[in-house]
Amino acid sequence: MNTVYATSANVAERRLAPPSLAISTVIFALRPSESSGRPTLWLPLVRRIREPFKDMWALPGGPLQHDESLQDAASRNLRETTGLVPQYLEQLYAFGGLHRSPAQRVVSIVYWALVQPTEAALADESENVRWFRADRLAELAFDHNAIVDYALWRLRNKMAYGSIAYHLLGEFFTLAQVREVYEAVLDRQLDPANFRRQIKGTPEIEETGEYLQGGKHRPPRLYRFTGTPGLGPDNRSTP
Amino acid sequence: MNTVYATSANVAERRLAPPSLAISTVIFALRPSESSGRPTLWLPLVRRIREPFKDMWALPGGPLQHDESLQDAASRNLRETTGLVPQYLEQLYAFGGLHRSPAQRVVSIVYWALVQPTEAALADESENVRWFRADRLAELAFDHNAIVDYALWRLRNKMAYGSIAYHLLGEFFTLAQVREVYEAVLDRQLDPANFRRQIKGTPEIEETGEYLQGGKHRPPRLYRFTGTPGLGPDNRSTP
DNA sequence: ATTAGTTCTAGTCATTTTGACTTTAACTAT
DNA sequence: ATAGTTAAAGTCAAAATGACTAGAACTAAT
Repeated sequence: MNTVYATSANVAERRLAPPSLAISTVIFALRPSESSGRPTLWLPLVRRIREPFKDMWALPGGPLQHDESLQDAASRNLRETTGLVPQYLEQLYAFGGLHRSPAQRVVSIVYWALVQPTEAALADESENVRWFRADRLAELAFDHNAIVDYALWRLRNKMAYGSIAYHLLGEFFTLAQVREVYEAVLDRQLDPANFRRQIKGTPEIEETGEYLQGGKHRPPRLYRFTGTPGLGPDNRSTP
Repeated sequence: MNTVYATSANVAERRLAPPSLAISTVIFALRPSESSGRPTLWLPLVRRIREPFKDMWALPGGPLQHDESLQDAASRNLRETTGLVPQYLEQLYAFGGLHRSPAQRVVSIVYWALVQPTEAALADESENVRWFRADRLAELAFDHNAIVDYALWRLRNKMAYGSIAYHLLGEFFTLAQVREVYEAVLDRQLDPANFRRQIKGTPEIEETGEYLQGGKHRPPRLYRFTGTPGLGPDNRSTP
């Protein structure tokens, strides 16, 4: 057969060409809000330097290379745009609508990642890479607003069940910090005493002997998360 | 630029060629077990008629066509192989490991579907399309055993939370039938009285005035499901 | 040094949910 | 009629949850 396609296809050729495949990543990290100081969700975006959607902000992403798995590709473009290594990385969804990109049909396999705030503070930022509050995004390129919305929905869902909040925190944390993560993501207040009781009930949370000093009140005990990142078909533990 | 690729690529060309994209579907339906008569999960497979994995059984699937969305493609190859229209269809996962297919790099976006038993009984079956018990599969082509395992895991998970069991039943059903679905999928016995209490608590289940006659015991009331298929970024209701 | 202010931590109590079980109802087959 | 079967409703204790109280342990202000 030896069918031949061209990347700069005209309309007639486009009907034959297979859709191109891209990997994108929604990267979440916590940063203190400028106003309240409480932690809020932020994510890095890159400015597009070519058409389509030139000069608009978009999710970091790019083509899949021949020698890397889907997850490796997501991990790579996360590292390339922000310099970060993800604490948590999971496939979100494959978006393949017909008119996501004006010229060419593109199927995007999107991952979502959680990074720790200490790392996120060190993240590269430049003219073309900037962090934004997840709940106050302007209009993004392609269907990326919808993708972020869905990633947020998944994050909230997973937070309610799974043990995922810890991947947004450092190695040691207080129970109040965990509660702040839940409050930031779920966007509602939680009773401190009841929350503590629930968290202490999960076996993956381990007391350390340490206390966090320096507050203007009774020093809280520090805890550690001993669980595994979790599920998914590529890296799956015991269900 | 005008880069040129060939589908029958040699090794040198393969490094440049983009991975090919395929859509596959895991289709679940309930059928009475031959031995116990209780409902069990079955799924249709197709026999491969060419290399690689010639003569082995595989999930129905094929390439993505230029004018159809991912979900449409899944729906189409479901219809083409079984003649069925899915009651429930959702994206499962994008599988993109480097060595899923021996010759060529293939990324498969896999959907999973639930069909009603009345439809499933009418499904086309032939020399090259046959239904198998989901829990007793032989070795399949590619990584399709792992894909089915993951689909089963997702099905069990969704069953525990969401209201999904009804898509494996007809329009009208008794509460005992719903329980049998849960028991088949979760593979454990459930207390009839407690199960009834829980199901009746969900507002999406509506009593009809009808009763199922013909049993050799008190006739059970028939119910109807009034909920929506649910979530996912492509068709999402209110979270 | 004492006191006020803050958060951490443990605990109480009523309500809701869950699991195990009992009882009565309504049908069929003998 | 009676036994056998499943449907359907109800009981009861245990467990989980939500609202709340109170003491402990620190800092900062007086």
